[in-house]
Amino acid sequence: MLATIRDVAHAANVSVATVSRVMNDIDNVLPETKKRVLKAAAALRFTPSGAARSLITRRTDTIGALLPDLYGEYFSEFIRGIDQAARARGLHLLLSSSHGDAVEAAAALRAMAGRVDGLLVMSPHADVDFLSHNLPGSLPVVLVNTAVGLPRHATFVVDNFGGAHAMTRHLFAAGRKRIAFINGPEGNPEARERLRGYRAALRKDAKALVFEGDFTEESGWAAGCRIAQTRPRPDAIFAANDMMAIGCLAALAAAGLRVPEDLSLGGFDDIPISRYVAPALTTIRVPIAALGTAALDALVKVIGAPEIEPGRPVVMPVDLIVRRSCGAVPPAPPT
Amino acid sequence: MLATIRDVAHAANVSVATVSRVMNDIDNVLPETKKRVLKAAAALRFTPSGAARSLITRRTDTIGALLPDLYGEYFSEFIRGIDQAARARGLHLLLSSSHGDAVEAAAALRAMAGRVDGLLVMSPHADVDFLSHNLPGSLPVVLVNTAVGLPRHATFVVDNFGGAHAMTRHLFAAGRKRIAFINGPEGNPEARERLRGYRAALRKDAKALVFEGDFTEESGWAAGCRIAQTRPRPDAIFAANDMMAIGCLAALAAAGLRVPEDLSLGGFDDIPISRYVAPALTTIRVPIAALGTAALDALVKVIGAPEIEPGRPVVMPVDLIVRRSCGAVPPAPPT
DNA sequence: CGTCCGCAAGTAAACCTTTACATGGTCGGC
DNA sequence: GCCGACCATGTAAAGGTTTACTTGCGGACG
Repeated sequence: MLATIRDVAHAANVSVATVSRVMNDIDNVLPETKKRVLKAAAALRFTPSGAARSLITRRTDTIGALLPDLYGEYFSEFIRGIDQAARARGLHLLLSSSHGDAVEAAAALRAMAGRVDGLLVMSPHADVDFLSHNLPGSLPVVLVNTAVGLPRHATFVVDNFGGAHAMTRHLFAAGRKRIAFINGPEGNPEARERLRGYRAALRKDAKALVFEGDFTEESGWAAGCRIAQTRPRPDAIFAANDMMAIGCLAALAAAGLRVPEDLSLGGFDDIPISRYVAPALTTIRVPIAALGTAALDALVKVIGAPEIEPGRPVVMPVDLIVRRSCGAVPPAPPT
Repeated sequence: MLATIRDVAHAANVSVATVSRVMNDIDNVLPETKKRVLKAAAALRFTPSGAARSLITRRTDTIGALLPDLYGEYFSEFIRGIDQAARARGLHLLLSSSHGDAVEAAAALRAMAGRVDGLLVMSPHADVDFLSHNLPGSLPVVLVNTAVGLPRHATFVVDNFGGAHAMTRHLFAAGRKRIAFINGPEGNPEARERLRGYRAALRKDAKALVFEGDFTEESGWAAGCRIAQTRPRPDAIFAANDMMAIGCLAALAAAGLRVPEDLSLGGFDDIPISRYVAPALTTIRVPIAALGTAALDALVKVIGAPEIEPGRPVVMPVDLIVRRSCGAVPPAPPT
């Protein structure tokens, strides 16, 4: 079995308290004693039990991340942001992703609840009922990209509406008239906001042309195929995320349509790869990793001071990144 | 404070043992009692303390994943594989990625050691010394894509050599003569094997043309720029992974070179997006998610029966996926 | 030389849950 | 009508660590 603190104490001829003090580098311990303890610990390959430690300190030094069924680079960028911030603070990251429905997500939530100091929730199911029914009220929670307006928890959202509005306006400004929109999955709050931004930016004489999608390349491909056959054909496409834009781009190419000559194309997210497709994708840059970092930082703050009020949702600003796919600029090296 | 099992017991007028039995759904408990307990638990928002539970059961129901500084879709696919397998077995996933050097990785390893039932290690630093110095000998470990030949732990590797060999042969078979190779990061075991496969497949009269890279799109772009200026110009490029192949593709396009007419291009990994670039990328399909799943399954087996011998490393087979970028096939829908 | 202080180290309680064992009551069989 | 079995529930120990409090010792100071 694993060595315990008692074994180390016995081997080093000291009490468990002294071992604990040495391991945690606190209090005054005679250098000579310290050396002896460390040697014994190393010899026994002693690893303190996280469970026992958490039990007494009432901290797990772990934060949980509840993520939706996320694909591709958005996912990895976001995790990277959280992971780095967590490491910087000496926290562990307990991950739970890929739950299709609210029941699964609820189970994951409850399973995590007793094992973490706080929770980062990014889930389309995370409305106020969902959370309050599945969590002890005292567990610190930070919400990311969820339906806004939950006053009880700190919330971070991306400016999906503003970004979508800006992209749609940009396509109009480039001289396009019939702008199609490839939507995200049903019920996804981000997709909803992006659609809303698109609609709001439509000119009075332009009709909304919404095609179904679910944020995967595959659905982008399918939508691209349908759009290629639509008559009269749209002269621009705004995909609700980059993955779909890239799938769509491939479908357009296969249908013999040229981007940006025949159609303009815009995406959303600015995942790293979008500057490397041909033509490079005009998109809305979302600070994905920064979003993860900011959310984690906020969570740490809540854990440290649960009593302070969450304040208003933080809206992360986005940027329009103009590349070749919208027909506005000449070829250039990736930026 | 959080409610404990005592609070629930008191509220429901039963003993703590009964509450425990109800929460774990074992033993015979009178339906009436059970209902009363559940009601009390819900009213108090009782969440069992993971720490206390782990302490007594000597299981954490958590497995740790130590990952390298991974980018893009490879990363997310792998996590997806692990996460799904873990969820299926009711296990939690403690994630630690992005450590640049061995010292950081060692710290992460030690921090995880006391909090998990087993460890999935995918790290270029994970040689036999590294592990034995930083882990209690009894902690189950499964190695993934690491330097092979550690007899103490079950190991999963991708057939990097075989895949690279097949790709190089394929490019020759397509009539190419001067095949350049864009290498992965220094010291990365996967990159080393892929390079080895490339070298082994070179014809006697062909010279190895190795360009530096580090698995990022950016380095692929840089290598592509250098290759475009090399004289005599290579007529094929084999990038050690898809991300670099995609970056390289963009660089070639910017340099006015056509793929596959002027050069053939091959990648490695078959990340989802590689079929959507133009031209679609010929690559080696690596079952990334399956690799994660298989590794986790193996880890669970080791946890259940630590005494059985690890056996030989499992080599996951790879497939050559021929798409347009090597000049061998006409345009087609993504497959 | 006696007292007090401070330092190093030890003792033991507390954290919360699971589970082996104990208890008491009911019911069936003879 | 009595004994044993069984069922629902209760009691208490155990698990490994941290930490408040205690102990014992040596040195400084009066």
